[in-house]
Amino acid sequence: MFSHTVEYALRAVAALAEDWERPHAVQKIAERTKMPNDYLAKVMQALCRAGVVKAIRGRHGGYQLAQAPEKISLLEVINAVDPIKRIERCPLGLSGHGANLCPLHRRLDDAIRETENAFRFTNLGELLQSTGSVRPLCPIEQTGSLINVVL
Amino acid sequence: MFSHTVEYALRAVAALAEDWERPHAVQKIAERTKMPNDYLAKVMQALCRAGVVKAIRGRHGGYQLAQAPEKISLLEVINAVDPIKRIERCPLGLSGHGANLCPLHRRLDDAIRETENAFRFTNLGELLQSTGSVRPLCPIEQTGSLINVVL
DNA sequence: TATAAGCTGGACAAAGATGTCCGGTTGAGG
DNA sequence: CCTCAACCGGACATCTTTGTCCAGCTTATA
Repeated sequence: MFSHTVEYALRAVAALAEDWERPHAVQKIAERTKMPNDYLAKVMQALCRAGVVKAIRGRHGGYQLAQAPEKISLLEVINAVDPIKRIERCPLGLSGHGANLCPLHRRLDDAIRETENAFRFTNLGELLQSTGSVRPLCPIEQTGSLINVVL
Repeated sequence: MFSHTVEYALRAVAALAEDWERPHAVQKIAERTKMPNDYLAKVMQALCRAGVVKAIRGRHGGYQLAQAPEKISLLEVINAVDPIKRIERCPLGLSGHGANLCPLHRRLDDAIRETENAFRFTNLGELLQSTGSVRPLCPIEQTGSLINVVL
């Protein structure tokens, strides 16, 4: 239901959220989130243009959240890379009945609105707090012990 | 958020629902729903294979709903052409924590589940009843008078 | 039995999403 | 001032989705 790009963007900001006051290189984020390095670079550029993250260029640079995790909603992240489009008017190109959608599209738009709200009212901070010890990200087993990996 | 194909499938079955006890030719459906004829043909084949509609071949043939509109949920239609996929396990390929999604994917899956339910509990019959005189479909102005067009 | 209406399904074209490559620019640190 | 790490962004390859075309099969009807 969500594009691959959205998934990537959310994983990336979740990774940044854990330690958001300093920049993280694309390559590091890509390793931790297991996604293609060069594609992530494009996604990060989109997030940057949208103001969700900021880029620090030059040596020791990278990307970092533009604001505290609590101030960034999942919807902002999603809309930065692949905007959720509400159904504003009849897709059949009918003029005349502006906000008056037919029953079918009324229901489709209701579903979209609910999804929008689910993400509008969830921020990155909440992902971090959830379940305390489990962390915002998936625990992954490695060399015998559990470490945190964005997921 | 939904693919074009899903839109088409829903428009088509909405059109069929209005007069569901006889077959309608693909060309007629395409005209009423304003979508590409040949692409609709593929979509109808998918709906047919999934058992949502049945095909009547030969002259005066066409497609017709396999059951009464009240017995067909929007979710069945959607899943016939472009299945909604829940997030069953960690997309990072981690073994170990089966149903235990990380906070991020937990929320994504929650949203998907809610969308699924919204469509699981809406059937084609409800589209027909809605608002009585407005009809299940969009009214469209044509040659001065209002006629019904699927939408 | 001939014809026309209509579904079937394969092949293919066009467009968009995803993924890769690489030379250029920026800025920290020696 | 030089070098290196890291972002920038264009070009391009690949895959999926969407859309088009067409020859063949099925059936009602004359």
